[in-house]
Amino acid sequence: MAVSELSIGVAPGVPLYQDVKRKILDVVRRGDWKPGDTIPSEKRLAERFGVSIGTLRKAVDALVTENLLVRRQGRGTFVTTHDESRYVYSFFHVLRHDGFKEPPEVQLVAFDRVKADSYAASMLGLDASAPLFRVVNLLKLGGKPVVIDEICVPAGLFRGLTEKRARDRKVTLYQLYQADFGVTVLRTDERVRAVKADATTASLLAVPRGDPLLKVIRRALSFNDKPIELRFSYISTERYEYNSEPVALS
Amino acid sequence: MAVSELSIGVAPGVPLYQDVKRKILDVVRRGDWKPGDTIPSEKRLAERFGVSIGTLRKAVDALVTENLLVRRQGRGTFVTTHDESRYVYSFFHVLRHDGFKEPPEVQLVAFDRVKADSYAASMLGLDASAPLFRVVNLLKLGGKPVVIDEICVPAGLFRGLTEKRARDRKVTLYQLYQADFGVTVLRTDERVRAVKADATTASLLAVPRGDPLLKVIRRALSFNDKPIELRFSYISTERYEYNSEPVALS
DNA sequence: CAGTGGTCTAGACCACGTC
DNA sequence: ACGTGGTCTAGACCACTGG
Repeated sequence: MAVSELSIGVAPGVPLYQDVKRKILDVVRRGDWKPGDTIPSEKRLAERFGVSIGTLRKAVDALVTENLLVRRQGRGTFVTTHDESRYVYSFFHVLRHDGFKEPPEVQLVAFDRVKADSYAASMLGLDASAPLFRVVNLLKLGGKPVVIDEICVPAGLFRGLTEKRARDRKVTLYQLYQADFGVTVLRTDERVRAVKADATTASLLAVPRGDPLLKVIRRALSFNDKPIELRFSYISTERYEYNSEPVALS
Repeated sequence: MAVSELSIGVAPGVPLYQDVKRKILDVVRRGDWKPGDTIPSEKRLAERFGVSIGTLRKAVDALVTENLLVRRQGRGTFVTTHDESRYVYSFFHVLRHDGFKEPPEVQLVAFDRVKADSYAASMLGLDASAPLFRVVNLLKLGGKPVVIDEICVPAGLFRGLTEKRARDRKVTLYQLYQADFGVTVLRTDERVRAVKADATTASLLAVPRGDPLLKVIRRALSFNDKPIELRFSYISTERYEYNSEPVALS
């Protein structure tokens, strides 16, 4: 390594554990530890970074709360992967009115390559008219259409994505992002509006044109809050609803 | 005190710091430390509960992440109050399309005493037809009506709440709950649907009848996730939108 | 059984706020 | 100057997992 990982030359005023946290993050980003990997034990890491176990644990604690690492007692600490069942639908917020979350049945409706409009470019942090892949999915719940997803991702990040791969995947899109393109979704932000169903959306969802739908605008973010996806979801809330995560005083 | 707070007789398998956390919680719930109070220093608390400072800190850490306590370096640790400016609108999720949060101008539209229907009773954990206070507010943003709030609270928890007090308050409703009734809102859960504006809502919001509105169903929770409020918000999203909190992989 | 993370101790020293 | 929370150490022992 070019620069020592030992804690010589840390900026003054920065807590050691934050510096250690950043160094662990660097290793993950560099790809030395990949999603699903076990990372070295806390004892080894403490030696490697030249800090006490308590400090090393504090750094790992922070990464665990940010969902970059997962601890399993007796086994080790792992880099988060989307393949674990508990994560697979953690970003899917459409539930039955009784609160039950059904797994959606996904149908690809459209796939194309488009140029970013100014809104998409600013939301994704790209130059205007940057190339995007655009995927439109229809999600059925309980056998009936409930959600239309319009998904835009930078073509540069997902070189080689094709209609066939988007259609034939056996996993969620975010699992595909991670497994095939090394892109990990860590966070999303979402904003919700109520809109009237336009003609095409209404026909896909089998509701009258003009019916009220939720429009959810989602950005999916990776390391350093880098935006990697912009998604518009149109949701019929006749039998389902959008569940906001519990909010605590903050 | 009837039972010693020292850690004799802790259930086996329960970490000490969780026991300490529960004991601190008990003191707050008992009202010995009220919202806004400084609690004793970490050194004193460690002595009082017979644990090391590290363990005491871990208990306080947990209560801080649950927003029951607030630490301020050099000053002390405080019981959370809703009066701090950073908390005042933390449960208000209606923002301008550009992401700016304006403080709402609130007008009381109706105040009455009603019996809980079966839905409200189950959401609030009450018996059917338990007495409720019902408050209807109109919220203006940028001078124009944007939100109708219909708020239901158990009459038993808010004895003495009157139309005048609901109208004349100089603070948010949650500050009123805490200051006048000792009820602290710690968390909310929210579910969102899209609905057509009915006649009365449409006229209050000055939108055409049948226009799409967000309907947000919120429960406000206190200690032990006890429900203390059920609220229906009808939101016109022409110029504003509902902002879901950022969601992380979980 | 060995190795992992989880808990806990008993200090030390630092950074910050208040007086 | 003093008291507060914030960081950090260098261990010990416990609980869980896997071979």
